[in-house]
Amino acid sequence: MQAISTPPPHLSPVLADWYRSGARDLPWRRPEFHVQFGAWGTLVSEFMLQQTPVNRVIPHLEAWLGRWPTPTAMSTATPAEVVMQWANLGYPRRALWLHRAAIEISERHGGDVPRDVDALLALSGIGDYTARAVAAFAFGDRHPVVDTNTRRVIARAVDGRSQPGPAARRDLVAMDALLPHADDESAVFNAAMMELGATVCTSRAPKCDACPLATQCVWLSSGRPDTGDGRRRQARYEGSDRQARGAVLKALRHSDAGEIPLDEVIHDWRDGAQRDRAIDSLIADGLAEASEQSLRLPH
DNA sequence: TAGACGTGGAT
DNA sequence: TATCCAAGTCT
Repeated sequence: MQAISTPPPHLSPVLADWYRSGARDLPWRRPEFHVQFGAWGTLVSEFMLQQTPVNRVIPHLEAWLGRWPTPTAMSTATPAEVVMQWANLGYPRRALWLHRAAIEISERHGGDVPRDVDALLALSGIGDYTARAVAAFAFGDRHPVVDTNTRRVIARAVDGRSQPGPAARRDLVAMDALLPHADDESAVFNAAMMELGATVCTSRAPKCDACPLATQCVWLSSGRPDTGDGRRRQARYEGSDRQARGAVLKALRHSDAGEIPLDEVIHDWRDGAQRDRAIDSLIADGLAEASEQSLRLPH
């Protein structure tokens, strides 16, 4: 009689040792950080880290938490203030979502970041990754935290593929099967998988020589084949609507009065229709608003 | 589920 | 110079 599923590889012990011996010293991994900001600090850091490199996040995180050290403090800010503070971090809708989440936390949870994953998932801008990252890293609970790094490590070490496929719910199940049973060990395992993917098992030019999983990695032992499951190509940015939106928002952030006459908003943009489209979509997204004959950040 | 959504550093 | 890529979420 064959087992229903193959037993999971025991990656945890070697990975935990590797993580404890050489993980990067990042602000949100320091005990003082949790003492000072609690789960709110973790939540803000995870928002900023969505699709944005660690090195760009760090200075912004410190400035943000210095200004708004609690959800309730941030809930009193205006959208214009949070979009301004978000500066050039990218994906400015995250600033709006984070602001909204702060308000929701104040209203629904008495100003305390909830511990329950479903309650976290119900907050604006929080999805499968961020909800479980907060529950695991801020509260120490056992949940599969799946990001692009985790998925890549599993794709290679376990499945023998060069790149992960498109993100899917099944990734949560796969990660859960690898997770140690104890809460504290599972939190370290989650962090270690992410750290490995970010620093060793990178998308391009992985450093297999330095990998703690080298002897167990299915992909490496099979000769690092290109299994062809390439990612979707990212849409061209140059000349895109996204670029136009970015230019409009940058102009608003840099305008002294926080306001620009409508006919002067990136007036030298090559494609007038695209400029108008950008302005309209920013207004629709709540990232800008028209008042009189001018455009400004949302009040 | 595929596409939209910023920005800047690395290759 | 062009493309890739980064601790995702929403529609």
